[in-house]
Amino acid sequence: MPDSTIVTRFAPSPTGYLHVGGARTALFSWLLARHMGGKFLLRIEDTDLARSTEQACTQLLEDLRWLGLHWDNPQLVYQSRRTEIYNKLIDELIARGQAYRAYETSEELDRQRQIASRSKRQYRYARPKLADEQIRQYEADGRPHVVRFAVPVKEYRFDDVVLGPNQGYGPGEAQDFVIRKSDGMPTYHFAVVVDDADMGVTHILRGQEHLLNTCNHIALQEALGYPRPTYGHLPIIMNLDGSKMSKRDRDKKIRHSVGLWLKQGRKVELLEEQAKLPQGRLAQWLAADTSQLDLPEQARVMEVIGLTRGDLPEILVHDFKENGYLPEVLLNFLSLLGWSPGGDRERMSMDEMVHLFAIDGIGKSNSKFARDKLLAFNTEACAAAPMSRLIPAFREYLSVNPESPLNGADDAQLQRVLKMNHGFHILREADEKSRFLFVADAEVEYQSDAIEKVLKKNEGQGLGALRDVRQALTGVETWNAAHLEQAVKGFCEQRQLGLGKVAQPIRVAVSGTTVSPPIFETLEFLGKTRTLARIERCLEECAKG
RNA sequence: GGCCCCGUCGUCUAGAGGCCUAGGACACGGCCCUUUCAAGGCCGCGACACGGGUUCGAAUCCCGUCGGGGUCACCA
Repeated sequence: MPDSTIVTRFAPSPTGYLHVGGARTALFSWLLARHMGGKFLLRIEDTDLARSTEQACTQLLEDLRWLGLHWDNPQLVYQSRRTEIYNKLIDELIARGQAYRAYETSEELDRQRQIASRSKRQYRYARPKLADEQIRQYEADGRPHVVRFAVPVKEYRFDDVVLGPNQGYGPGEAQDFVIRKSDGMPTYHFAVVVDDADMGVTHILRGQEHLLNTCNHIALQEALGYPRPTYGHLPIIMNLDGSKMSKRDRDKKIRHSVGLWLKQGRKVELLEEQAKLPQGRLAQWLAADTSQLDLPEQARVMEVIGLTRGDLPEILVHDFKENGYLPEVLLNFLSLLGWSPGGDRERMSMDEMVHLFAIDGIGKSNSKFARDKLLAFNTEACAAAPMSRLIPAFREYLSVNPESPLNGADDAQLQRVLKMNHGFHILREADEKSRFLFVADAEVEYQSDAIEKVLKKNEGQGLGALRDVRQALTGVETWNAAHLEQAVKGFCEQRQLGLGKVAQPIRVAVSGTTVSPPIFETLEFLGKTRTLARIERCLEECAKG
């Protein structure tokens, strides 16, 4: 039994928070392992020294934990700590003539590729034929080199469990690719093959962008005497507009907004100063389209140019956490992007997904990420979830939204907020709609258009209603929603007024806006003293001007 | 551009030759409920990319066209 147990893995590179594409890959690998009773392993592919950061790694693990995709290897595998292992193998390959040192610089190669593309030729790396003496000279000069794998010229075909049999390419397509970079680190291709073999990985699910890489990996496996794992290449998740979804979308949006901001005649230096960035940082970022600001930098720049979190596209798992989606719902939605349990089945718990998951259910075509449906799923799930689920979820949401005054609420208060906001889409909605409940009476901000529309319009009709209903409220002995409703409705009847004509003025008076949770529950929550104090203050503010 | 992958409502998909006058979900439209924003209930609109075959019969098989995507790095 242990021999036939399947082992899957997720192998992200720590260059930032996890994005939804990566999350889906992780999910499918996790589901496959759980469904089959196998193992799901996590490995950190941090061979790109320039881009990998420890912070990104921490964030990645946090996201995975939040999603509930727990891995089975207590000891994480970091590729950057395994260079000795790779080097030993690479040296052996060199000794056997299956790999060789190559001395071209990146610039030289770039130039060759350019020449080829200008003359509309297909560029192919030609294995250099260096004389021994030449090599000795290069080495004596201390010329940097990479190690390339001497790919045997032949056909590389494999069966893909998602895309079908006979994938790959024919002879003559393969090129000698780099397996060790000039900085001494292995490339992805090499490390991935070695580690998957070392970790006993039997099933590899990954994005379709890796389809052709598989040929390189197979060639390496054959040279190293490794077994070939089962491959499945997942369709790609696209943006609604058809462009590829990537972490850069966020940066792109900020870049665009910064562009607009600067167009209004403002200086880069000013932005740098206000965003507390080192001199030249922005210019450097703006000059290179593919470079990105890190998260704290983004936050500071956004603040200066007036961009809020809600303006950014949700593409990182972290964005969904910040906006208050339930992780299990995100996962359910993600699972449906490229997979179907068949029939009409859509809403699934984690357990149900594990139970139903099957590779045959994975589709071949790319899908677009439309968050409307996710929103609907989340709404339903939140409406159906017990408080024992909602409160911890709300706490998690609040922990990444420290600016919310709801952070000061206790569980009982949170529960009341959740109940009175029943029907919300995301936790952010319940939060933002309820913040006025947790600020001091004097801090309530009155929106001028709300005051105008509800209180001052029609010769201050609303204002009059508010003044009068205050009396009725003052007389309420038992301050709860039921009694308040009775009192206010009685007042309305007496005055021949629709409830809306009275409820809206009260709403504006206590919340400062035209939108709040249901009014009687709101007033109950606020309590008599605070309700009356707010009405008082509102009346005063209006009297002022 | 070469090579490769894909193509069912706006979106995610069910569909493995007759069960399909193509099912579900989300979105959208209408009505109902209603103290705001929501949520909820009911009804509706809406697709087999196109053209050829194969077959008694095709969304399902084959070919071509078109469309979308991936990949051609010392990034993964």
